[in-house]
Amino acid sequence: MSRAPDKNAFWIPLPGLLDIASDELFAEFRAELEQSEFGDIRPTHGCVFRFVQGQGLRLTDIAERAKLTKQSVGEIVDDLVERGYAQRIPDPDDRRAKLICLTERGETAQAHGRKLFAKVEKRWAERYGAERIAALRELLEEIAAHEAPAAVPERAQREPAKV
Amino acid sequence: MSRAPDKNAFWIPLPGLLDIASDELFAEFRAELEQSEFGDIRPTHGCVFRFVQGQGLRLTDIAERAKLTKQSVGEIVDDLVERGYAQRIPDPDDRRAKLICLTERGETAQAHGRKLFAKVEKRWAERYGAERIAALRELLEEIAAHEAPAAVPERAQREPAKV
DNA sequence: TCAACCTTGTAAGGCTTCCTGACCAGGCGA
DNA sequence: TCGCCTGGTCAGGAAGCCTTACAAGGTTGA
Repeated sequence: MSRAPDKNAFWIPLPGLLDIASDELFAEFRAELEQSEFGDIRPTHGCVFRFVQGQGLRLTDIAERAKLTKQSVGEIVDDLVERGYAQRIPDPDDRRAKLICLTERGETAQAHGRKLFAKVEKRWAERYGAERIAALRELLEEIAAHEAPAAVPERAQREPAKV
Repeated sequence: MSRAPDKNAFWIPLPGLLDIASDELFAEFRAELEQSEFGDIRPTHGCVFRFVQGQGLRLTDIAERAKLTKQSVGEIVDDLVERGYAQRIPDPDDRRAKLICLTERGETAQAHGRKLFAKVEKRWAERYGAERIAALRELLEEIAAHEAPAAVPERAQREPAKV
């Protein structure tokens, strides 16, 4: 079909645009994180900080939500334990399992990270318009809830998986 | 500050939301691509299909736009040449350089890919609202032009880099 | 109650993608 | 023409993730 000129020769696919925005935003986050006292936390570690909270979570659950294998998450957790951010405690309900939870330092880092993400988002709100960024977030949250419910624990977690 | 309850305990950082959308969209694209006759094209190859066009582009230029090293792009191009999608022709203006350009098969694949991306985007427009997706694209294009101009060749390419 | 089966987590090894460092050949200014 | 810059390649390595295999603990049903 369309043998039109070069009109859309430089059209960028939507996933590409999303990646550019994500990378840039994440780079701003990293730049600040790296010169904080938590500079040894790498991007990979994110899956733990993102999902673990309170009582802790099983390796299997983190893996499922992060869409990674148990082995991969296992390595990441090893690393975080070595660095003093996380710990494995035996699951009282199942002697095979261990609950991955954050140490105090880990919780401090998690809180710091969230604050940093909020800060960067606010900066973009000032740069591109608060309403547009708010609309962006709203749309993306809807998309996430629809397309990757496992990664959006709000409701999945409240229901004990019993019908 | 905010020692509020668990209100935003499951708040997802903006880069994370962008990644979820990107991954999902890209997965839909891949699913269709893989069962086409171009199923052997891998995500990594994208940097070539995305930037190469017409006369061809130097390795160095692709690398700069894709934010990769020359070595990495070199490997990717090797792979595409082996598979018959790309070729290296000597640059008439500089005997050190080679122009990376697409073969006929490569151009067909590129066109097919673009069509697929457009199709997936249209599907999302139907799913989430045409206006919202259009606004999303508009905002992201503005962000890309602002944050990663090298990856948005529209104007960069028209100017012969002479001031 | 116990055999068969499922689940949780670990160990070992491999692949892909990207990087750094070292280098050669060609271009270019003094 | 010498010294330096640039385009591209070669070799080796790190990070992040995967597959296969397995041990230990739970669960189910005859």
